[in-house]
Amino acid sequence: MRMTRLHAPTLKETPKDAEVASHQLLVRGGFIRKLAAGIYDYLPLANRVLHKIERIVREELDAVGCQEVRLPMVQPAEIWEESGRWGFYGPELLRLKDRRGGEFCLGPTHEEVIVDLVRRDVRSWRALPLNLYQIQTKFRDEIRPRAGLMRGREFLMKDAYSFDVSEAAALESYDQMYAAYERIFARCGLDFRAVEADSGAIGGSRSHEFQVLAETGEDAMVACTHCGYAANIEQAEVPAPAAGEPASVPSVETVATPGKRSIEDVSAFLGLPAAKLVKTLIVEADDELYAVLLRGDHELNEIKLRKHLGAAVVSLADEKRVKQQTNAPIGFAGPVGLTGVKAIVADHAVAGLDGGVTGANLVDAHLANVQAGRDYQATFADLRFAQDGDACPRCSGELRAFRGIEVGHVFYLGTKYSDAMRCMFLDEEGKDTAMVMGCYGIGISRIMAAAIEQHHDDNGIRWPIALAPYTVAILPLQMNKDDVVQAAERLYETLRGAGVDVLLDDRKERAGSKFNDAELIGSPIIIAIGGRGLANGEVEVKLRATGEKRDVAIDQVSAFVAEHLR
RNA sequence: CGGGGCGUAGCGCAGUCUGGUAGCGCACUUGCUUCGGGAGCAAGGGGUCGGAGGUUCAAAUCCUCUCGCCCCGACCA
Repeated sequence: MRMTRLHAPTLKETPKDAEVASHQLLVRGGFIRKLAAGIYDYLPLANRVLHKIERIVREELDAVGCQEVRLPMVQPAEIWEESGRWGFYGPELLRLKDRRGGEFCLGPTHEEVIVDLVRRDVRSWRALPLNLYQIQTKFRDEIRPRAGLMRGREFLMKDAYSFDVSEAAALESYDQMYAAYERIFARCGLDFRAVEADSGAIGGSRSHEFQVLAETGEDAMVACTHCGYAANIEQAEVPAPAAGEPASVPSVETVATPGKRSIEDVSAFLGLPAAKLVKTLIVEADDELYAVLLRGDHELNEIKLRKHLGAAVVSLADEKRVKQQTNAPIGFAGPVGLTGVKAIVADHAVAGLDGGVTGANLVDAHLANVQAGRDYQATFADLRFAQDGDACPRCSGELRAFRGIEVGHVFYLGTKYSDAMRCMFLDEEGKDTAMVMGCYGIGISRIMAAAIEQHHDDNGIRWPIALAPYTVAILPLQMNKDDVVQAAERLYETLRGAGVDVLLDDRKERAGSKFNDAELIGSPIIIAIGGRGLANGEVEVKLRATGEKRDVAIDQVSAFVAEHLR
């Protein structure tokens, strides 16, 4: 491609509405433009990157027997009502009406459509397993789109769905997809971790996320330093600490804590570390009130609490309700003598506290030397978020905290959708049986952003070779010198003939502009041709990834490029 | 949805407090010079100041309403 023909409007200045590196560089490099919040145009460079990602995905999925389909983006409400998600999905589902008033939505995901497709035509165990996928634009009306392509409302996604005869067979499909995903992300040049995850709104029981490690990532996770355990922080288990010898704790004592409501305030006021305090949260779970006890330095994981209580929704009770029901003012609530709650549940770590400080259920007072079991009764469970330094739930190692960008997610769904939508087959005994499903997503457009988050410097993008829109950029440095122009043209034709994705910067720009744009756009190999080097029969080859420069004889360049791209 | 901020040329901004000629840098067009890390000189083109209503002799500027966008919190590929 010639730069004079390429529609890649580069910018010198960083657009003010872009904050993260990938967003800034994609806009500056002329890869994307914004149409509306969370909705972007992909320009030719971005489109090339997306095609390269898609190609890797297709090759790996086809290799494990998946088949590509293309499903409608506009979906009728009926199938969503069948699965029960029309009511459940909420405002993130963009709903529309056709001219007759019929209700539709823009597909945020395609479980309903694919189940409807499969149940029509698949009747026999002989047709299974079946794994269908598509690469398509999805729309989710996110509350707050942000960070460019990292969280858009419209985005490109690969979604796959597996159908099997049994749970065992479905788990095999799951493992096969898991392995394919590892190959895909590795080929994309990404540094990633697969972590255990909560299965969230899509439903199901077994689930892994593929997280690209990046400080700007929205997700927090922990991984063991010793074994392979890694999990999203929402999911990460915290083992109960081994019970020690019960210490003898002096009896409860009331201490005055005027105006000290928060853990920080009380901790500073009493000169005690937060780990010696107990925080008491009054939580509303399906209209019942519970007191939830956590160590002062720990955070409540609402997902764990919800599962523990078997509740559909949990939220912090509002101030009025807390006062009314428990007589405990906000900030001074405690478990001792607490009334008006259905039960007291405590995180394991609270049991290990030999005498903690809790609220006294009185204004401006706390209790010291409070002992679970002696001074109040509670049930114990794993209720908090894991933290850096926690013990590994699988081995004797320790957990480290990471941040990441979720680029893929695999779910074991079981028969959630096939039951709800009657997706059945006849097994070998002629018995009508629900298919066992899995579903598997990859954020194609998000990979493009994640790759940049991981591979960039102050000058621009450093594309992994597999994703680069053009792997080689040729820069004739003086357009007024015929020998320079001709050498560049010859090299351009040679590399093109060899099937290399090559960009020739034939603009009448000065050397500085060409170098800067080439580095911004991020071609892995930048070849500078100037009169100075040409006099010795050499050109300068610069590797974008490392910044390494070397002079290469002009008749060796082609071989050098081929070698490097291999 | 709650909190904070911003809408003036393609991009980045000044002007708004204190009403009176719409301005700067980059980009763009033309000419000459320059040519290995974002050149110089000269001449140009480009604006319903987000939108609507109001106050006023006069509104980018004051008032009311509205739309859009960004950032921080609960959702997800």
